[in-house]
Amino acid sequence: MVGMPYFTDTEQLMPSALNMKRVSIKDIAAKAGVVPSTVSLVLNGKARQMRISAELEERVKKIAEEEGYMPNQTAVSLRTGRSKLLGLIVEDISNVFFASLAKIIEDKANERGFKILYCSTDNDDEKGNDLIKVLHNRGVDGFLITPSPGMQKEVSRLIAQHKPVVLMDRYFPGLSGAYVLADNYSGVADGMKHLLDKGYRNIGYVTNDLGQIQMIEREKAFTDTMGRFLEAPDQKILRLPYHVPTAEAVEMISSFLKENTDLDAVFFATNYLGIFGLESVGQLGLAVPSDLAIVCFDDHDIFRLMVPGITCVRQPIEEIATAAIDLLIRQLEEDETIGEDMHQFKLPSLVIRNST
Amino acid sequence: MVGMPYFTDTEQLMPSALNMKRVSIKDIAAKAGVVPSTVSLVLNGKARQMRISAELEERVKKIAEEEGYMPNQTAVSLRTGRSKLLGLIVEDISNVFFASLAKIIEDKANERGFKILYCSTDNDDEKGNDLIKVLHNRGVDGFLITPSPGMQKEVSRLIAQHKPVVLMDRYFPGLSGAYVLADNYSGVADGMKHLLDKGYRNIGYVTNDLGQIQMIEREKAFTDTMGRFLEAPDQKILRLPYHVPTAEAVEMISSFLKENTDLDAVFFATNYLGIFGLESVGQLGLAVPSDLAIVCFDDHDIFRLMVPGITCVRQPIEEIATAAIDLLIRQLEEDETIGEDMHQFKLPSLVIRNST
DNA sequence: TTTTTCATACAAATCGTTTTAAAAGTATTG
DNA sequence: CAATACTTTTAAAACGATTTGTATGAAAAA
Repeated sequence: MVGMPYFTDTEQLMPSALNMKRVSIKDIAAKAGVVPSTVSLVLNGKARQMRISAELEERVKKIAEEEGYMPNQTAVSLRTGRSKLLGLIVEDISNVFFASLAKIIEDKANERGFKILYCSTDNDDEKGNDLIKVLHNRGVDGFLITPSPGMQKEVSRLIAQHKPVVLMDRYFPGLSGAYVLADNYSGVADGMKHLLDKGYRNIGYVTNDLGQIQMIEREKAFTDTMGRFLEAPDQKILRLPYHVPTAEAVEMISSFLKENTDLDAVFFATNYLGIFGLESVGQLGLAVPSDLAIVCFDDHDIFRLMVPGITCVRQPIEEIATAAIDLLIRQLEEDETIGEDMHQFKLPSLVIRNST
Repeated sequence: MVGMPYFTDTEQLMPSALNMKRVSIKDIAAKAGVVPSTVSLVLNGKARQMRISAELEERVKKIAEEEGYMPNQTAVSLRTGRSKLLGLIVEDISNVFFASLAKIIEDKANERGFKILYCSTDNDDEKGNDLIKVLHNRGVDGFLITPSPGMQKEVSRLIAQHKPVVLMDRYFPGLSGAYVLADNYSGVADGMKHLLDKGYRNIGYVTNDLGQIQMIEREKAFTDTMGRFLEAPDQKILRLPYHVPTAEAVEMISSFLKENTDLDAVFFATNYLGIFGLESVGQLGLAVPSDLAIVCFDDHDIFRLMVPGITCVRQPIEEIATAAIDLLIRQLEEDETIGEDMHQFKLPSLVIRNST
């Protein structure tokens, strides 16, 4: 400590809680009368291997315990190149779907000693790409991403650099990386079959204009089903702009419904669209399901509690999150048996309520 | 580079994207023909101050730009002791209230160059305390916390160590630290006054059993209002255990309502309790508001979309989040004028719908 | 007794930065 | 012309850990 008189003698004798420095490996080493590297070896379980005496091992462990020593994770990261940090990039953390994903992922990650850095892209490609760079630069060990279309290049760069990545909810068809998502096609197909079974024939479809793969697959299931089961399907599709205020979106849905009075059912492609739709239906004073039947992709508390309850296609959120984090951690641990599980589609379930 | 033949010559000439190392300050220095410290000074805007020639400054900046250099944040953190990381500890990230807080906080933090490490306590004191330690150990620059009661000691330790901390949604009355939350008392008082104005007299109250300060203040507003305006108030209060499955909670509310058939209104102390309540009311087939009026603390999409809409006391989430992050960043920047703003109560607003 | 071998712990390099002190060269002054 | 003062850049230490190679002494083998 020569040349570093941070404390006066008195202060050193009575270190107040206020200026107490965090205890480092040097402090432990000093207290144990050994050198820091010895402490490191002991605390990392390499005492046996390095033939450190059992007596010393015990002493060091005891002191570390007493002093409440925790290795400075920043220093560990710098030295080892592993941060025990995972980057979670979602569309919008305040959306229930993503927030639920985030919760499950957090729990599973914590079990394995990982912490989560989260970010929302708001479906902005540039923001998403920036986030990848920033998180990468912060040394996250791996990524969980619900990418927007313009993120393909950055994502593939990560994969090329062998950074562990798992995509969720969307994927890039051309890309070899891992992904986990609901089987959107079969989900919508199930919902559509249910509507047709119930006798609905003039079915409208409300989606957004983002052109994301999962939305395209849902829409394809809609048009395919209509085409297969109806002779001359008159497909009414509304594609709402993504960045539009709630009130305006509701207005657009109302116009759509008023222009297509022959519709007897509407399929909403996401839960937030469904919620807009409910608001619109309420304003127009339409009775559900007698005037108009409703099915929605994604469940929501609202759909369960509404009277009538809203029939929906529920994504297996827990399954998706669990599979995604497992896949990511297996990549981190360089599990070679991962190949066949790289691409997972989880089956959604149809929840039939009184809106159909 | 003598003694470090990481690449063969051929590889060096053709660095594939696969094994390309991240570009470090050394690389920039080598390319510019200077020493790393010079690069650091230039890139940190200290060129002028250190009298580095304008010519060299330009050259270094250009090369850094071309090479897409970003300082390794882990190394920066270790060296400077500042991580540009904020720890966000909430009760449950999958709850809309906290997820909304998280989104706003994320946005504001990003504007200032901070990233967020989030964690959920699930109202488990031990977990919460662990999280504080772990995040502290990871070098977060400051904390935003919705603490559970058992976290007081750890929180006060942070404050004693002059770690910037802002509590949200709850606080510890004895503690000097900063906090921002809704004015729970006046929120419930407003809601109660509204019920009394509408003529309801037999009002029940449903809360949880956590004993958190915000819940206590809400309950106190209920009992005070009842006491002040009614002569012999017969206060019916149900305190639901926190860790109880949904179905069971709904069942308990139903029992409560069946045991107190004289109730003409119920006040729910949080949105998730309100949602349980709606489910119970639905099961019992009670008409709202003719059989039973409902007011809920915290708004929710459901309350707006339900028929009838549910009257609620809406917390100013955006205001709370904005104030909290501002307060935190002011602490980080050692703003001395912070004293008077340390404790902020934001006024909730009464949203009157058709359930009353 | 001298040389090997083992057991044990230490020393030093390293990760990628920042920051302070020092050095080298040029210009100015007395 | 020597001393002083600037300019400009470099060198080295530090942050807190991990990891590899080395040093030391004692016991075993020659």
